[in-house]
Amino acid sequence: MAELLLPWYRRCGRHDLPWRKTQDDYALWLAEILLQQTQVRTALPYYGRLLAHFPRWQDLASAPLDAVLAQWSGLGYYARARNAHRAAQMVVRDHGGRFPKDRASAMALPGVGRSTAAAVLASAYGQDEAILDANARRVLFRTAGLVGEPRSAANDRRLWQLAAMETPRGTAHDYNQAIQDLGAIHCRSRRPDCPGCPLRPRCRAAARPELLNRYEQTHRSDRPQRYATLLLARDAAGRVLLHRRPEHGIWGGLWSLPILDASQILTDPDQRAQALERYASACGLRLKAQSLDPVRRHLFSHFQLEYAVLHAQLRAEVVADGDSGLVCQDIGSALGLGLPSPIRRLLEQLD
DNA sequence: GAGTCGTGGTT
DNA sequence: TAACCAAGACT
Repeated sequence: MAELLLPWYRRCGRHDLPWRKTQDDYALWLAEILLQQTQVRTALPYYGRLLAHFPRWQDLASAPLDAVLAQWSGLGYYARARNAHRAAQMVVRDHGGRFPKDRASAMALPGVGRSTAAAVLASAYGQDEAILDANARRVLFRTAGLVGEPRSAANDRRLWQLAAMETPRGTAHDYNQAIQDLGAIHCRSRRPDCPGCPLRPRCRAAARPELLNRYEQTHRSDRPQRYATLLLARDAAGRVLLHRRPEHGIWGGLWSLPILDASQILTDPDQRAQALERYASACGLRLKAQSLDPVRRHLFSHFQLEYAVLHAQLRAEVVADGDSGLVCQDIGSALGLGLPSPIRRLLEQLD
């Protein structure tokens, strides 16, 4: 496969991607983290922004987590940001400020699994390490003519064996990039472009089109529906009340609107007033209910949220204190925090 | 093995 | 509109 892939890669590969122009272990690691479950187009602006704010291991390691989350805001899978922050601290403290050079030490870093470790070891240090990301998985699954679920334990073992077998000595880095580009350009998940594919001569699925359609991800069970009522409280100066999410769980560590009710949309005005009263007294605030926005919808990877925003007038001064996880900030400052995407959009509309 | 964890683009 | 899913890791 390498003999077919590498000439094609030199001719048709995506050589303009910024992480292909560096040999810096930090930049290459950062790119791999950003690209986990994330399309190249989406990750690109975040890569530039994060490198500008945190150019080296030391800069990321010594930054406050809040500053890292602020730059990660909108990209999703925020555990990656927390793990990356911790990993940078481990690299500085335990590995002399260099990405570790052996697979076991690399995989001991939070957020670095086998494929990410392999990708960095190959690209930064030229090691003969095979990757198995979604692209390599799909390409190998098809060329080998496998059937069944690509993520089953049996296929997983087989695919890692194939990946190791096909990865050439000495040029693993180029080969890894090549198979990813092939997956993005020709061997796409849907509507694969076989006619122009350099692997067509040795691809079992291309020879037997009924196999092409065998590539199906594990069936995702239906997203359960959840409901919530969020609180948008503003004081006389227009500052907005924000609440820091707990470290674990959805939107972990990000700043969001306080949740007035985590299980339902409070359509009844009396219920709203009651819930607001309870919340105000629990937090030591004075709040007066105003209007309820129309219902909005947000899709997560594993559930669907329908929520409404209750506007309220905030009377008392809120002092920023870390313990309560509450702050009151003007819109401009709030937009500089680590916010989930729908909350960011909401605040931008107020501005 | 299955569930958790986001978001935006494509079809 | 709704479904699909992308340079996965962790619990």
